[in-house]
Amino acid sequence: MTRNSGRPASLADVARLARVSVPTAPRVITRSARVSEDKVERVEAAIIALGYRPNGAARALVSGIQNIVVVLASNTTYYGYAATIRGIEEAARAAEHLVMIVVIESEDEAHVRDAVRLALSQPVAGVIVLKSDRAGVALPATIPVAVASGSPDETHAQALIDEFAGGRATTEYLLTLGHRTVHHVSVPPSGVGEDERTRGSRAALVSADTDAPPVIPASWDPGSGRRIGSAIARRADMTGTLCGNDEIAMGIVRGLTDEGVDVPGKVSVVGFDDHPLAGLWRPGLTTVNQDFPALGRRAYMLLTEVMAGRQEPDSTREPTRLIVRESAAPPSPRGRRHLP
Amino acid sequence: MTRNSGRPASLADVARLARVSVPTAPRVITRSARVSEDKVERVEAAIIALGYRPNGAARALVSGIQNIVVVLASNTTYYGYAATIRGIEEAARAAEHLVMIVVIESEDEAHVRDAVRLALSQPVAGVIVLKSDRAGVALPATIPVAVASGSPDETHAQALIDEFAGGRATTEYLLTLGHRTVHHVSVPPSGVGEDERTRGSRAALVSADTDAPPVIPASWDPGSGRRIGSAIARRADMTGTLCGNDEIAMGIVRGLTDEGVDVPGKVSVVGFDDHPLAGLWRPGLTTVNQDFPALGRRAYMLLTEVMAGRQEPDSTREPTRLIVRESAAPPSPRGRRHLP
DNA sequence: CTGAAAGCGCTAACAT
DNA sequence: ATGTTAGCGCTTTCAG
Repeated sequence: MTRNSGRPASLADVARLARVSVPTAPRVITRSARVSEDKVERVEAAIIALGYRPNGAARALVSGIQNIVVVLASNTTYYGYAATIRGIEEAARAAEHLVMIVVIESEDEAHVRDAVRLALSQPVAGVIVLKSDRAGVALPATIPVAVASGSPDETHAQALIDEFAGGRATTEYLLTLGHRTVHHVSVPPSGVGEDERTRGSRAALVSADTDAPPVIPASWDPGSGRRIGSAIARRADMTGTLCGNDEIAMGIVRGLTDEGVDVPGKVSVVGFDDHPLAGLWRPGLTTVNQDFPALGRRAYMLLTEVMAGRQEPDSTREPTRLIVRESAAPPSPRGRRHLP
Repeated sequence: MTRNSGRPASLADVARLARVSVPTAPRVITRSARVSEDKVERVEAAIIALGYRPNGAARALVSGIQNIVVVLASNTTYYGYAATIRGIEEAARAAEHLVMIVVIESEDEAHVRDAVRLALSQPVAGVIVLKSDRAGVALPATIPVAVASGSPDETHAQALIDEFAGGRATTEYLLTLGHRTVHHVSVPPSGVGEDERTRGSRAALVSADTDAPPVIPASWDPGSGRRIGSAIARRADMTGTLCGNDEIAMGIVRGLTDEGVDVPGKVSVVGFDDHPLAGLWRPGLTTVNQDFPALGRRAYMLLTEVMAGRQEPDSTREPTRLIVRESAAPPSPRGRRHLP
């Protein structure tokens, strides 16, 4: 019962206390071979007495099995990221893999490199990079990598959500409702250039032979949506708005409402993500449902394929679903100039 | 350039190819000692040629360093949990510790035990249990543990948010506004018995010599708040409502609004958490701000104290702050029976 | 500056 | 059924 020293108890300690040889102890633990009754009891007692727990590092070393999956993420509190990580964890746990989270918040290459190196000092089976394009840089070429979300990337296996289709479907929906064009308020792009949502939206506009207005950039903060909403309240030309995510959409609805502009009476707003609160919003937010946990599970599956040595860097696209609620409607026929 | 076999390249392989001894290779890698120019070059070339990366298991084994902090959580997607985990990760990373997430979703004791055992087979320095009281059961007594949130617990170091004070402050605020009493719609309690928010609320009612109405239980799903909101729309006695969290509060506002009951004109609703969307809600949600990242950082600090061998199971309480927005107001003088 | 040797904790193979 | 031996890949002495 007394903790003899700082060093945790090893199998050798257990064996000594139980008066058996070292290999006998694991035979008791894993029941991998028959051991006489009395020794089983002695070993079990010793394990409890010493608080023995197996040393995963030693095990991984001798067996060659590495069972940690590192998730490199830039932000873990936004709903989409948290839900994706949740999906990864679920799939990993089912396969007896463990999930280690490393948040890459710094732009500083050296910090990223340090964080990655620290993580890779563990028995790491593979890495899932969550959207952050910066993180990939610091990874050695030999470690199995899968990317979840982010901009398409030829060099790695990648689990994507078909955001292009989502952007197109929502834009087409707004056009079908009768809006002349669709304005896109985007969240910060993850890589260089435009994100897929924006591209999908523009593709729909081009197909409909409509002019594509310039993208309005928002930050990740929902409050930025509110400010944009207030600002656009007086622009008679903006009747149909597609937002980079639901939080921004909620902010825009709020900003418009602050200025007395009715949604969807005067302006239609469509979100992206199907946030858990989207249906509760007033008006219920028309948005694009994405199955983030499925994305996470898929990323893990791709990673297992890479670990197994499949050559092709595969890529998958989870489907999206337009969720029609109340925040989008046909444009007001009499124009929408309106004073509070 | 050719990968000779399935087995990844080891230091021995690198050393052989570079025609140096095994210990020289790591000297080059970590620059821990001076190595002659030509050998440095040969080793570096060999590392690249073989795609060598250090074996974390061996490293962890030989160095004996345990630098993983396991977070046991029941749900990682709710804002409060995600933000707390974020705080833990931040503090841990600053101390060169890694964070491993284990989600405990099963009620099944055996599953929990397996998941915990798997995690503890890694070089684990300590465990932070996030609110789930069930998880603690499976932990060996020898491993350092700190608890974040949850019901007060004498046996472990514990970082808490002063939810009691939050529950009391909001209730007092509603009473001050003139409400006869305050109804509490609670989220599922984490342990046995009532949570601190409920207790704080009741304490305020008792102090004010007011009768405490029975608690109305909600689930974690915001939709349950909406159903409750609809259901209570016709109850003339419920003018002041305190909710277990903001999502439920938003649901209740929505349910009341669905039935044509004005908030805060007819019913005041107060939330808990200061969710990022609380201020954007219509009406802006009066709520209790909690600093979840600070809670996480504090939990990590407590864990380091436990690891360092401090005896007293300490406990800390982060302060809360009443955030007054628009969802609570004095009760309507003419009663609030109202038909849509 | 460099190499030889030992050992971390565990398991697989081989003897008994 | 049980003990003995060897070795996983790495780092840490210790010699030279």
